[in-house]
Amino acid sequence: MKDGHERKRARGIDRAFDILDHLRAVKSPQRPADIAQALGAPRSTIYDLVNTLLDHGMLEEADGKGAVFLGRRLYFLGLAYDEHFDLTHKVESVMQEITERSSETTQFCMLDGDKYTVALQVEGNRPFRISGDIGDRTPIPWTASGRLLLGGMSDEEILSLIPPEDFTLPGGDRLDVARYLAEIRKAHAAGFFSFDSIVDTFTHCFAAPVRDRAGRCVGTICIVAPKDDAVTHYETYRAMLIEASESLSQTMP
Amino acid sequence: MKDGHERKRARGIDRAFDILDHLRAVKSPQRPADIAQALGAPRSTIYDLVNTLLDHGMLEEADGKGAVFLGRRLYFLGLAYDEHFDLTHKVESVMQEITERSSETTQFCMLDGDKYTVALQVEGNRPFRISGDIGDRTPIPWTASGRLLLGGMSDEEILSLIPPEDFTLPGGDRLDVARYLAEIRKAHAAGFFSFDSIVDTFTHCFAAPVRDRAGRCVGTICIVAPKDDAVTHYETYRAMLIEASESLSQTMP
DNA sequence: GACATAATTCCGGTATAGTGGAATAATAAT
DNA sequence: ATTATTATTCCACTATACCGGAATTATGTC
Repeated sequence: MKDGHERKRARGIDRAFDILDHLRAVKSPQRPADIAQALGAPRSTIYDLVNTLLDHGMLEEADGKGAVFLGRRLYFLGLAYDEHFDLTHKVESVMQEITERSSETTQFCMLDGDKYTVALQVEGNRPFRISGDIGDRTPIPWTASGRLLLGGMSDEEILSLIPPEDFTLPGGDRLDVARYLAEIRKAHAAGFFSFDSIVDTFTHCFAAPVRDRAGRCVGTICIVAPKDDAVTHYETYRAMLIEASESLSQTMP
Repeated sequence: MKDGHERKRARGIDRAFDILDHLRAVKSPQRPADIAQALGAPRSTIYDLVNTLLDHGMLEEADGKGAVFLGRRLYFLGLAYDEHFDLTHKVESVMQEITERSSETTQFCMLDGDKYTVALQVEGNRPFRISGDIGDRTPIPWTASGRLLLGGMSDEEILSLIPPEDFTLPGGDRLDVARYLAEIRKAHAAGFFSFDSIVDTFTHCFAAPVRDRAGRCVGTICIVAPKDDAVTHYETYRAMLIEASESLSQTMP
């Protein structure tokens, strides 16, 4: 990929993680043959790797006959990550409070490789429920958080991180890159960003950064509100998020 | 390991997972050199693997200068596991209820490879707090749950799973294997087990199995109570756990 | 500063992991 | 049953990942 030297074989470890990511993406048990097809990888290789991953508990037999899914060991490793950074504890209580005061859905979002994802969510008690599935990987530019998470990067870094096709919105429209970059700069300076969702037509998204001591944006706290609510309570929500942003950034490692 | 054919090189993927497990065990960022030493693995190999794992987001730079720890991608994979099996949701509400009614610490425990571990915990509001760290890997025979989790296995399977040294208790005493196996059979038949902790001197542990449809024990719900409490409320706690055990086993996949 | 020690990168050889393809087993369709 | 289709295992070849050891760089000590 990176160097000019053309490889003829993939590294097992790369393929192994591809398998895990694929299962995470499709969210359902798959048989080795399906995985091989989906990844465009040699079947014999996938069979071998699946067995290795099963041995390690990174995958588990799912439906008794062939299909596998993510394994318990991944859960425990994830727990260890969570405990170490202690994100959940601190962030979740802040989110609870915001949702209590606003009745809106609150989210904590992070980068996951070159995609955006919702890591934590507290659902508001609105009559209709607003929420993308947590854990889904979404193109960064589609989201309000996508203006904050990359705040620390140069234009070049940003453009080399985001796959070009991710600038095409779900409707097929193309996002203006220069404008996107400008939004990032502005959001970074303001420590806040909000806009009408470009993924749906009825919500407004508020986002504020959570920064580590070095100032890098490790995640965002967001409020996802129906548009009319957002108009009515704009300043309140904005203030709540900025306050949460600052208090959480204090406690980050 | 399994076949007689002696290998001279380890597979990268095996070493990679060893690295992840090691970091989980020590719970703190490590530098590649430390990891290599701790694992008894070639340094150059570990450096290479650590870089690969960093590229994949399975590890993250921790302290700015060299040390790495478990990465975000593991957290997300763990989330996906959790969501799919939906354990947390169902189990946690049951645990909440038990702790509310008993004021004791409730745990949900699982096998993790050849060790026992606490996957979920709701702490009771006793004046002194009872809890081993969640996520720690503990020898199976040291625990009450260790009588239930292996209920579906034959003697041979059990003995080949558990490393011999795990029958040595923390104090140095040796656990009688025949007696341990007998306890497993009895616990399995009763759907319940309890005993005074052998890890500390002041608690009594209650455990009941959570079984999947096939009858295999996927985890245990446990109450960890001070000994005098345990005596006073023995029948109540026992009944609560058995009820929870049965209701949860209904809902398992 | 010089020196000692430890951490990290570099590099070439070889054991072997990843692969294509064939053989076999399982499953579905007829 | 027979056939067609698909899934899985087996096997041998070679590109390369793993590894030992040397070279380099960083870190600490005096």
